[in-house]
Amino acid sequence: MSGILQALREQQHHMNPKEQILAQFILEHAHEAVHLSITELAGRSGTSAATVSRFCRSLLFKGYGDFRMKLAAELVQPVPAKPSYQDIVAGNTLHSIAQAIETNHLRSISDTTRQLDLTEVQRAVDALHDARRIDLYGMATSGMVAYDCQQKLVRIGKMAQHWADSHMQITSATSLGEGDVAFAFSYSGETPETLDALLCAKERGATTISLTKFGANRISQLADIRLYASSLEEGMRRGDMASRIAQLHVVDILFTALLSLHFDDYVPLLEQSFQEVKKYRKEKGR
Amino acid sequence: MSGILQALREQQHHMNPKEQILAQFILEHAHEAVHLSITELAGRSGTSAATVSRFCRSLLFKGYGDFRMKLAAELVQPVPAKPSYQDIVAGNTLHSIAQAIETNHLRSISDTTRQLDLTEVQRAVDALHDARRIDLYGMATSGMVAYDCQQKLVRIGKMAQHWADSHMQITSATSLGEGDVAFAFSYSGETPETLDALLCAKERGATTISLTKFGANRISQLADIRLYASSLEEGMRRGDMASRIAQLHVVDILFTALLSLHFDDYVPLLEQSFQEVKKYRKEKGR
DNA sequence: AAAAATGGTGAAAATTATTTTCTTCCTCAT
DNA sequence: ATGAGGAAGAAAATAATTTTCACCATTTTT
Repeated sequence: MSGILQALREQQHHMNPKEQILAQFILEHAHEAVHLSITELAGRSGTSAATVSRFCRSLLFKGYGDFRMKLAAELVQPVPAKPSYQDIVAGNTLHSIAQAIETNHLRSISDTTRQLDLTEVQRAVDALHDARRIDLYGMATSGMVAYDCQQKLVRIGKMAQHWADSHMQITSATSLGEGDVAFAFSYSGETPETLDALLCAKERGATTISLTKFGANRISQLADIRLYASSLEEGMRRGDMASRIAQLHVVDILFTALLSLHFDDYVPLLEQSFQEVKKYRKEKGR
Repeated sequence: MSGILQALREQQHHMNPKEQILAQFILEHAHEAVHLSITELAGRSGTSAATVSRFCRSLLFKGYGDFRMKLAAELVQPVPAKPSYQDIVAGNTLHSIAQAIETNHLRSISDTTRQLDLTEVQRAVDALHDARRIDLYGMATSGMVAYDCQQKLVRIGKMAQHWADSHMQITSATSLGEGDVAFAFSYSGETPETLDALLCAKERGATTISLTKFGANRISQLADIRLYASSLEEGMRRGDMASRIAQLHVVDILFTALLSLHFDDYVPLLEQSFQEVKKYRKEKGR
């Protein structure tokens, strides 16, 4: 708790009645208050503009404008020590929600990077580079990650396919073979549809890669190359938000590593696909 | 270099003469500028108050007050301790790649949270809550974000649709009307397909929301409610990796806010959809 | 080359925000 | 009871901001 708010809290009880109300309102709605004009603030807090103005001056600010500016400056101060994962419940303020989600995401990314096994990353990169064909499996949220990965791979000329449909996943896995790669995305590591497809691919001789939460799970057990996205506190209700960010983070690292290690093979292709999209749009007359 | 100043620097050369002078002055005297009234700033920079006001609005701030506040908030944050965005080139070690990507992602999330306008978030949440039907537009990487958002909305019983196909986007937009919401995702803010769809939706009377990079761009100009994901250094080749994370971050905040503010409406639905998927799998004998 | 349209600009008007003054009302001590 | 003192809002005064409008310069059209 920093300067101004702290001061308000301490001095609150030595203030005039209306000023106490005002102080209370500001303490409870600080982030909202800085966006309000003096008249609006007066209205919202049940006081008058004159009172607010006096209030600010009695706190030795130059006026309402000065007060608001200083308060705003104080409120952007970053959270000091990064707290751990936070759950989200009813009735939180927007600010605390934004803060909590930020914390979760930052933590997810840090944790994921920290526990990433670069040897496994290297093996995954090699497998992807050498792959004839790449199949990507994932359902729901993890399906999105798989799709993201597919987009990236296609842009550098890889034969990569993602099937959102679980039947198609299996169908496609059936036609894999030696020299192909099957990449399974599943945060829980237990998603049956994904597991089935991966199993099928493995039986056909494809190299299997998994990206799951950290810890033992059936999908990573099955995989030749195992990547992990940081695991969240249990009990997190909407854990899939942070896990998705963490998974994408791993995909980004994988893809960037692939690019960097085989720069001359891929970057021209990437550049080219970018230019072609631009050209195509021009031709359509935009 | 963070949001506003960065945007000023990038856009400076596409501005009117007087605005360039003004931008230059602000870039050189940022810390002084936030303490000046609009008239003082106009005097010091050799322009007029009217020009300053227009300048702020053309940058899509709500006015000079809004601009000053946001700028002040930004300046409080000193030079970040964390290293700034990093580009990725050939021949890096895996470790430095992982490190660089982590840095980029962490920065993106922090910056995005910091510059989020919670009033706009609130408005977006209200619009989504009240919406009869929600259309989500986005191409390529931003299409993924749109899809992610759709998944979330559908899980809480909203009629939400995302079209990856640009023709379908327009077709769908045509049938929107009063009380519906159109939500456009585009990092550049200039994607023609997305712009067209949003324009069409707006003409039909739908409420429009945009999620773009920070700074003036055609899509956010068109939108009733404007959300921004932090803007990266220019020249970042694979900037869309970090931007995608930042956009998802905003989607998470939006969605969580929606849940938290209407807890009783939505959480049972969410819980239910989760249970149903589980049950469905059991029935299939897993 | 002239005319018309467009766009940038500042002066002034209109609007809005903030501060000060003035008045009322309340409390408390005499 | 009464008046001193102070709290608080109404209204007035001041200041700041935004919008309108007229002007000029530039570009485009005829």
